[in-house]
Amino acid sequence: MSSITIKQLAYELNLSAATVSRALSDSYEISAATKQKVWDLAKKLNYEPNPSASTLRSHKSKTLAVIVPEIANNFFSQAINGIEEVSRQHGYHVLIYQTHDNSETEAAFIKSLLSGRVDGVLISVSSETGNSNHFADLNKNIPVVFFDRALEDIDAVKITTNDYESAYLATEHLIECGCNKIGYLFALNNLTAGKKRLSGYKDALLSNNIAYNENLVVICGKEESQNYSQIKDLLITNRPDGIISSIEELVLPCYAICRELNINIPDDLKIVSFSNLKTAPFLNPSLTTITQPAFEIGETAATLILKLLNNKQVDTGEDVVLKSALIKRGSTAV
Amino acid sequence: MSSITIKQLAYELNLSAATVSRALSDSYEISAATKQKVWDLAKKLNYEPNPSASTLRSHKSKTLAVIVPEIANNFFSQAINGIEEVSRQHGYHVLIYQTHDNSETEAAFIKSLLSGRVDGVLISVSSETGNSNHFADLNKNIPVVFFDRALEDIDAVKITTNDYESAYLATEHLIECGCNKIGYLFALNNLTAGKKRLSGYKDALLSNNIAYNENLVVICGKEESQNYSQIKDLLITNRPDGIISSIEELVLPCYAICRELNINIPDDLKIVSFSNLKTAPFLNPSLTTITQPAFEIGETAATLILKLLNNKQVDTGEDVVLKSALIKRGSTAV
DNA sequence: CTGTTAGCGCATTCAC
DNA sequence: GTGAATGCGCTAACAG
Repeated sequence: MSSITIKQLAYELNLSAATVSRALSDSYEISAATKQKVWDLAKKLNYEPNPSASTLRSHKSKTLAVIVPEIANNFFSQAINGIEEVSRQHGYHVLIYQTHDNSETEAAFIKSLLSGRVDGVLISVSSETGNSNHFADLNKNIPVVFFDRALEDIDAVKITTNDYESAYLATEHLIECGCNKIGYLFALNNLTAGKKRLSGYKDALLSNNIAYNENLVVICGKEESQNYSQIKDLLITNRPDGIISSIEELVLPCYAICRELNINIPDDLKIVSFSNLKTAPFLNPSLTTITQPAFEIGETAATLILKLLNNKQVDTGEDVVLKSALIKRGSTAV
Repeated sequence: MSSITIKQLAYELNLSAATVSRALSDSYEISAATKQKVWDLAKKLNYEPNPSASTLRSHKSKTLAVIVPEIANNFFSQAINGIEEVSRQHGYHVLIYQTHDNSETEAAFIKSLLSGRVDGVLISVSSETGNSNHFADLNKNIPVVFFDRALEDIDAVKITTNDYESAYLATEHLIECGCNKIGYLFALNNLTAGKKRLSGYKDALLSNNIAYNENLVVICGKEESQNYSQIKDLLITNRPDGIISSIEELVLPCYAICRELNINIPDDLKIVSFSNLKTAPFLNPSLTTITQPAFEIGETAATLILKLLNNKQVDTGEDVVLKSALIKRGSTAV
């Protein structure tokens, strides 16, 4: 430890601990001269306040918790980047927790955060079905901001993207490219985002006089092998000429299966995916992506929770919706 | 807050706070019956110990800090994944800090961690040149483990990969593919990892009777635009038939420049890159990657620091070296 | 402007 | 086995 305390500073300067404390927090009641003396000595001795003591006394930890399904994910890591950025600018520390889409783990994290460890929580919820009781306790006790993956029935601040429009746009893009048998890889099926994306797909089909065919929709979950065989089934049985992947993780099996089945991308099959892999279109011009503004979502979420922490004057009624972008390059580019 | 304290539990049970505290920590001096009563009530009331109070008293925060240049980076996000995993299993919390390769930011973080906020630090250092005095203070006060990006002159536990051999292997792979004019994109030039990678490249050339040509080595830094123009220069002036990229970030500009200059990959130019973008070879079979075991590095780093925290019996003399893998697919595959 | 006093919640003496 | 007392380092109320 740095081990040097306020008391020691006070002793060295013949002041009381209270005065030193006030000087360090730049209180108006302290003379400029005293402040300067305190600051000088603090700097000289490399004084660092003990955060536990400070938190215990002040009930402010200057720490935020971020709960995400997965850190090693292009969207979430970019979002965390934005969160860390804003937090640091405001002197906040950031704790990271990943649920691996397990709602029990999620509940356990939340329970452990009910102890004053953090001032607020930023969360993108697990897509596993499961009751969401654990959010109720949390939301009552400390400010919470949901980003990207939220639950429908939670009354809290939410930051999302235009999922419906994005999927609609993606589908229309494929139709414009000449596809009329478009498969849909349906993930996040019990989250708002997942449902909205599917709706966008459906509506785009209908608007373009293409019948919605349930057989072209594959419900994907956590089981990679199951996803693989289901997608393979789709490709073999229905031979779609286009595919929309509602999450990035499903693109890789798609490519692998196509190679296996000797399906040529994009000649035989065009793919559009929700994805934050920024290099994708460069590495493979045949892939069109819908890219969420992940960094900005993180920034916005952090900014919002800091506001909640400071003046509690945030309109929680309206959700914040940021816009995703359809990024086309190479052969399917406009 | 949960707001329920040891004192309240004690009051409800007609016990003293001390007894409750001991029961909660499963002390041997407490009778089984009492322990059970305490545990039951604690669970019933959703008691969560106040971490600040506990830390203040015990000098153990059960928290680790992770300092990385960038979170939104395939290697680091996967490493953090491993760190979080192990930490959670042992009841530790994980704080995240990113330096953006700025050593001043790095120094500031380290300084702020000297206050008992964390029990240990896991760090991958900034590649910016700068004095490393700030590490000395840190290392003296709390356990530190360096992973992947370490400084040469620091005496601490380090976890790295076989950078030299990897670059050697990568270079030989290109030679086997028929390249004899291999460019090298030199990043991390003042870190051990960067230097070793370059050495591997050089030695592989020499072993294969290819003269080392300084003009084929581009020193890359933080400035993307500068990297871009330098790499473009290399491609125009020297027309290499192979390129080794010592970090993933430089692959994207490579591809962009090649498109611009109408250079065909991999016919005219074969690229091998250090990269943890696992989907890369699938998205683009022409790219061969050297992939570090990022998750395992994280796991190892966390495991090691937890050992340091518990018994301090870790051999700091020898560094831990994990093996990277050369992943070839598609056209340049074996 | 500055000092005195008190207490945040917990864990650890020392008693009994 | 259990309780009483103490203090970790800091901040806030209350004096002066």
